[in-house]
Amino acid sequence: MTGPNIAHLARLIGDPARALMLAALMDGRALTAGELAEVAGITRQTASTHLAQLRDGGLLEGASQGKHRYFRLASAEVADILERLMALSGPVKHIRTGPRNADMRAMRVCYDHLAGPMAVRMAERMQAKGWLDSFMVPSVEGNAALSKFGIDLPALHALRRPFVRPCLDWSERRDHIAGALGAALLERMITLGWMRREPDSRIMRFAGVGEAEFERWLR
Amino acid sequence: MTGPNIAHLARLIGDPARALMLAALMDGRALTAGELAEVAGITRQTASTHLAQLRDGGLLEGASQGKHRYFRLASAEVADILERLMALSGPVKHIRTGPRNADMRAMRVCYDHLAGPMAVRMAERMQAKGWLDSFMVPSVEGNAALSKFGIDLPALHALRRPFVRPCLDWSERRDHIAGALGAALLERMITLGWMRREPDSRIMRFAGVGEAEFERWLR
DNA sequence: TCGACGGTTCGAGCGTGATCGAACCAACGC
DNA sequence: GCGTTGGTTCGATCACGCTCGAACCGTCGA
Repeated sequence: MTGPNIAHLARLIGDPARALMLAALMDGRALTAGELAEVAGITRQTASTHLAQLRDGGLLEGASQGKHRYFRLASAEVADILERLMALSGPVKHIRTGPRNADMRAMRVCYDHLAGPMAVRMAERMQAKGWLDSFMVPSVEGNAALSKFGIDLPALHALRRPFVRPCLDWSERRDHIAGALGAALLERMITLGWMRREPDSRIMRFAGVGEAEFERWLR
Repeated sequence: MTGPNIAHLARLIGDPARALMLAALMDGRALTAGELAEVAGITRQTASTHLAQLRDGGLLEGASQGKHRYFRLASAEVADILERLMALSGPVKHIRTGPRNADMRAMRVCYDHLAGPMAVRMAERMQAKGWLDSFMVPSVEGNAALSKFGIDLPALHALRRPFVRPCLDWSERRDHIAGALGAALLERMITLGWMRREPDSRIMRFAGVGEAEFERWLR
């Protein structure tokens, strides 16, 4: 009668725990179910039911990746509504998230590896040079290049974690490099002084001639 | 922490009864508590608590007028959010409310008298000409003009309803003419063929030279 | 094959809040 | 003054759904 059941949608947002999860996803990143449980301050099992509801309600999209289950906002429209609700409920506290978010999308840490347009570009270039295959696994040529870059490949293989893994970049909808290799690449670039991490943030920034070196390395 | 309590606001919209009331107010009109109870399909006492919550939550504005209590959306931002929620929950059913709403705001029937910009303009002009005082009560001059216009003033005074009453026009935030006189004025203008009522709607439209005559009468 | 870890499903407990009957209050007409 | 009508407040009922413990399932590394 009233057409769409606007109430059902609003009810989903109306629960404090769910609202916290949605707010945590507002920047477009994808988070795991466990991380979302933590930000909401509830147990994993409770979070699981909430996430299922949000997904069935069309507010979230979920995707399994290995052992993890990633969730992100289903569309820009959802983020838009959440933003307007925030604006309406809070008396004009823009919280200066504008510039920070732009930087966040540009280049950021995803747990322990690089994410964002630059990370996607790095993966694509390394594939184009024949260093990595479509699953990010290095070729013989790639192994040589990585060793020369300063990556201790045998040490990475000895770790109990996956050596390398493609990771869907949510802001770019393309894979970037994760796993032990992804972490090692990031660590190496920081060690080389190419980039540094913004304090208390996931934002990564090029430092000095870092960007030029980075581009030259992948030319 | 998350800043504003977006959950609280969404929870208010999330109740079916409240959502029905909000949807009924989407066109910017103001409705009485009783009418809203009816559209929501609940008793008056339940509606009263809901309306109080919506008002405390900043979604509605309420104003007492005589025996009645009118409610309307607190701001355009609220209507905007509701509209987006509808769009998101319902699979693109725009329901062509666009043009109709514009016409609705322009000139409409408010129960039995005229509302909208034209109604406000009429009231202001009649006050400026000295026909009505600030309470819409006619002066001697006004009585003469109204009689000449075809209003049977003695008959109106004989009715058991209030002769005349200012009524806040929600789309204009100014008073227009209500009560027996307001109803008689509308009826007279329809009889004269100046305007007609859109079928199954509150929308009023000028017909033929009606608008010109209307303007000339109030010049 | 095993253990570890992330996530989901099941079950029960439990509090919040929607609801209505009844009483109460205010405004209006007579 | 009284009766009528529109709204609100109070109280009690009752169910929806949020929550977590426990068990279960799938993936991963050894």
